[in-house]
Amino acid sequence: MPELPEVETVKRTLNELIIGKKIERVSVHLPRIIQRPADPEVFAAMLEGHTFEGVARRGKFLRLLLDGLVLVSHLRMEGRYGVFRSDDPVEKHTHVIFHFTDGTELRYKDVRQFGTMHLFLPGEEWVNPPLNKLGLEPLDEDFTLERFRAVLAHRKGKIKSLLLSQLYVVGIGNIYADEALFAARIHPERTADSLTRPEWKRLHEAIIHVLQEAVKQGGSSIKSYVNGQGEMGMFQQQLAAYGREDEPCMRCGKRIRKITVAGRGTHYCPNCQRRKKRLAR
DNA sequence: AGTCAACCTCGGCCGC
DNA sequence: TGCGGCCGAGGTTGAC
Repeated sequence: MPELPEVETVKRTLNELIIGKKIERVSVHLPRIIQRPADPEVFAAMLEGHTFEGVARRGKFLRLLLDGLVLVSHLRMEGRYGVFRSDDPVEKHTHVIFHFTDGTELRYKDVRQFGTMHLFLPGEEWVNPPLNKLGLEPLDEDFTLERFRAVLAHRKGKIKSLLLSQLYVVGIGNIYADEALFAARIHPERTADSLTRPEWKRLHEAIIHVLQEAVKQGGSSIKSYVNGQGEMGMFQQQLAAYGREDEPCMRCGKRIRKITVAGRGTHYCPNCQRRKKRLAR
C-alpha cells in the first residue's frame, strides 16, 4: 500500500498524535511482525517506560523516535497505525498495541501481516537491515539529476523494475512508478541504459513532481490507506495511469494499457510511452 | 545482475 | 440471487 507520500502523511499525523506519550506496556499479538530483537517479549520489555519524541521517515520506513530507542516500522501493503482510547473496541487484525500512561494507545493493524518492526539503540538502525542499503531520498535537496543518473544510467534492467527497487531511489512503489513514467513519457520496459539525457531529465522532474503533489494531497487511497487519524488521502483522484486500464489517456486519448512488468501490474499509454523512438522519415 | 516465488488475507469477479 | 473458487492487491526478501 503505502509509498513515500502515504508514509510521509502517516509520519506527519503520528507526529501530532504521539509525541510526549509514555509507554506503560506493549502487547504483541502477532510475533511475526517483530523482527528485532528476536524475542517479541524482549521487544515489549525494552519499550516499557519510554516516551515518543518524534516520528521521521526514510524511504517507506517510519522511524519512531523514543528517548534512547528507535523503532523502525514498515507498513508493507496494508499496515496502519491509529491512536485510540484504551476502552475503544480493538479492531480485527490489530497485532501490536502500545499502551500509554494517559489511557490512550497506539495500535498497529495489518490485514496481510506483512509489516515489520525493528527496535534499535539510536544510530544502530543505519548500519543494520532494513535501513542500511537504501538509495537516494527523492524529495531531498541532494536528489539531483546528476546523482539520479549516476546510480541508474548504466544499468541494464527495465526502468520500472529499477524504480521499484529501493537500492537506487527510495519511496517509489507501483503507483508512483507508473505515474512518473507516464508523466515522463517513458515506456516501463525500456532499459535504464537506453534512456536519453532528455528522458532522464523528464523522469527526474516527474518523480519529484508526482511525489510532491501526492504529499500535498495526503497520499493516495487505492484500497485501504488511512492515515493515523483515519482520513483518506485524495491523490488517487489525480492518477493519470495507475488503475486506468482501458480508459482514455489524459494526454492523447488513446486507451491506457495494462501489462505485467517485474511481476507487477503496470499501466501506461502505448502512444505516449513508446518502446522505441519513432523513426523519423 | 535480474527475475520470480513466497509471505498473508480479503474482496472482486466469474461461472454454475 | 447465492455461493464456491480463482485471481490479484500498493512491498520486500531470499533463492535461483
